[in-house]
Amino acid sequence: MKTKPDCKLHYTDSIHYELEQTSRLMKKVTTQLFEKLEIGLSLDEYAALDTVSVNAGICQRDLARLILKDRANTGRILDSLEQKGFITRFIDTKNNRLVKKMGITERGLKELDTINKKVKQYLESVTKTISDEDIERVQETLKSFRLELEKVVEINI
Amino acid sequence: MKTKPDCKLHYTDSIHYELEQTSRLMKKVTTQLFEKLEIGLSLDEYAALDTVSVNAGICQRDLARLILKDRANTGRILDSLEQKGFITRFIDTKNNRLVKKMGITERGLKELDTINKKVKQYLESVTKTISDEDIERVQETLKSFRLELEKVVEINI
DNA sequence: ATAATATTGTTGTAAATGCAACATATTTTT
DNA sequence: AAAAATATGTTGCATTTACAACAATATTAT
Repeated sequence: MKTKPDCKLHYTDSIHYELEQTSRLMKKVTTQLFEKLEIGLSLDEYAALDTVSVNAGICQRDLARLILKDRANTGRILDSLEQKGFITRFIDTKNNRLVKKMGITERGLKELDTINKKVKQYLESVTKTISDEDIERVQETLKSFRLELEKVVEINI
Repeated sequence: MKTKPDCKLHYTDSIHYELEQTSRLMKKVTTQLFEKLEIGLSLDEYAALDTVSVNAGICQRDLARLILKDRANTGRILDSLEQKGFITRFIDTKNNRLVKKMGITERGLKELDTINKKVKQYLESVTKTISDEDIERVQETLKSFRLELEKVVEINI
């Protein structure tokens, strides 16, 4: 019977910490890129806008669940996007309840497209040394990882 | 000549966003675990303590570079760890300059060991459905990903 | 029917975070 | 030798963030 060598005694050697560090670094890089390219959105606003664009008519709380922010901050991000004219919000009902739904505007779609074009090439250059297969595999593993996390996390959104 | 199908038009489909989301969720899970187990350290303090334990005699700025926090917050985290008696700080020189170096105390080592034992099993249960090979592969890919990021990021620590 | 609970969004607040400015000391440049 | 630049740590502040409390409405329980 083989016993696994228990060499990863340190938290800093765990996949949890590796993920944390990589993500932190990546956020830094992307934020710096946004400033360099003079993109008038924060990274979070961009992610929210992109999420709205593929989830037309979503309500705020559901969006909050998707972008993993609480309702308060989701509302604030949407305030900013609305004020910039990239989304429209309208009152509607969901399960007989009044909710604030939203959609992306023409201008928002155009802006999203512009940012995508600006950013995409740059971000891909970061992963150029990594094979498509590896990228694919990491994304798949992360997805199943995320599913496991969702099972144990308490979400109070 | 094959042309790649360009189907990943959305940022939210990119590995960058997937990483961000997984990391955010994981942080939530770990923080909740720390509270449930009544661990008297924040996640950041834990990571810092672990880093100090394997880098005896490191100075503050070098530690900041390792944990990817700025000098200000690194100092604050260390204040807390010192106040709790888990590290000791002492003035020394590095390249002829006065620096604050640090080391983990007996008590800190004991605490770290306790937390490691408490946390390890729980965190591993999250990845139990993922094969060791996949975990290994993800960690390797993330590492090369991180190297690429380090090439392009501007670090002003 | 009335009370208790649940859903959705907003406001307030305390903590975390990053950045710039500062103090101090050393090295490099002129 | 004087001035400029660099390295290290701390302090202050403005932004971000999460969490709790609230308001309004609808559903469920008693």
